[in-house]
Amino acid sequence: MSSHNFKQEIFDQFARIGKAVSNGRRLELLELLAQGKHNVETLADMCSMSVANTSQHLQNLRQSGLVNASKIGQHVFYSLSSDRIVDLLAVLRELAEDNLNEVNRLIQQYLQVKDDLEPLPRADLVQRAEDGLVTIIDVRPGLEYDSGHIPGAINIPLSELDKHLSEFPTDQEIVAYCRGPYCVLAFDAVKTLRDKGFQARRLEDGYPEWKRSGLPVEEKMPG
Amino acid sequence: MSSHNFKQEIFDQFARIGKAVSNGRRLELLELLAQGKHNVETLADMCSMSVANTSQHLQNLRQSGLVNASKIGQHVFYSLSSDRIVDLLAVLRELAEDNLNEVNRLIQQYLQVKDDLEPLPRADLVQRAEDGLVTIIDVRPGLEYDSGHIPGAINIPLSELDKHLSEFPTDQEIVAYCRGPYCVLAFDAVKTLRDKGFQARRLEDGYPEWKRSGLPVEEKMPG
DNA sequence: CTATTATTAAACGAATTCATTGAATAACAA
DNA sequence: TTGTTATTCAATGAATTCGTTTAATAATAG
Repeated sequence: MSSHNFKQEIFDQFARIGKAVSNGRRLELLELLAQGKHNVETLADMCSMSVANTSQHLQNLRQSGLVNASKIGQHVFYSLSSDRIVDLLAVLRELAEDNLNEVNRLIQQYLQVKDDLEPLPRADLVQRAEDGLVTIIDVRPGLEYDSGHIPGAINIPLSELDKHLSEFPTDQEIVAYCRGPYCVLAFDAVKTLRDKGFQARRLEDGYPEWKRSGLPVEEKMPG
Repeated sequence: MSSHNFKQEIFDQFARIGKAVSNGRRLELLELLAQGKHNVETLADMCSMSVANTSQHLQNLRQSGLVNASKIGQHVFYSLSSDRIVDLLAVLRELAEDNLNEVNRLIQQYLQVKDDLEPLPRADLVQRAEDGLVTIIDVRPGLEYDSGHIPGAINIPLSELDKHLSEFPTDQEIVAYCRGPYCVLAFDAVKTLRDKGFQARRLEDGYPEWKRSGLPVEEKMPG
């Protein structure tokens, strides 16, 4: 094999990882899997895709080695094969934010609130939590909370938020987080809380990024 | 715009960055641009591609915002738009190494030497350089060396290596580096040097990773 | 055993990607 | 002006990707 061929072939291999993340639906799946294991039908529901199509994308991700599959009973549970994938998603996000005007247009348009809703950096949340100054709420679905969350956070899925308003302190800031910086759950939660007169802010990004940055987490035993 | 549409559209935008790095030829171009500015024809030569094809890929990268173009005289010089792209390439590389057997097969096959040629970690090189224990050679083409290199490294393009053998110390280790961990220039240099009886090793990766890690570099003034 | 559920496979057409070819453009030189 | 060089554009066809539809498989329940 010539050096020329080697170079081409090795870059073609790297490109296989690129191909895996070259499709928006697959990126959605990866973000969901970053919250924890999920089976095919659940993933299909959450992405509003047909089961067959979801399965096809998952096969694709599996062949790139980005996800693992394990059969438990009748279900096939998929999971990320490596924490590094959270880094990959983060870099893609940052580069898209920096380089694609379209991204900022979308954010402005859908999340108009962005300006007066400056998100809270991770490090700041750690400090305030230590000082006992905040209530942290995890607004993801219960199953995702169960498979891992920020210590001290209470789980209130967005759909349940209305029922729990009376439990929140009015003299303390409430910090909401969800799946990631562009997941709309926390945005919506903060909006609801603010409309009701609470002091609410959004964490700068979601649980996977928190965990990935080495900060402490509460997880149920693996298995 | 519904939250559902927002989610899909934002992930489609992130996927544009993925698409940009979903092709081996474009990854080659990005690695070359990580060494410094280059014009279209040079890039075409270095990748063994037609000029038109190279230009097309560069347009593609430009539309994803990963590279910038600036016309100087008759030439259009392309450059990386952000240092983060070096991180992106590194993550792709790591994930490919970890997850694709094919990558390791290729390495074994082409770079059989891998085992008895354990590469030198960056931190170790810093230490040994401080202690004056090593000679560092940069085996990239002169232009790439000129636009930035490791302090104290001397530039000996691979093609010139034979002419300079007499200049090397026989009592000191020689460390060679080039464009990146899979660039074959340093591999070949180390092989040549070892065959001639020198103590030679390869740096774990190349100049872009060195610079990106925050270690000191010697660069000519920007422009 | 048959029915049901969860997932994958196979086949299809529309859309996109990719390298090639040849022509267009733009800047400069003779 | 004409010619030359560097780059981009436009058109082509082969290959690949993507979502849909329909069928197959495999595990469990009745």
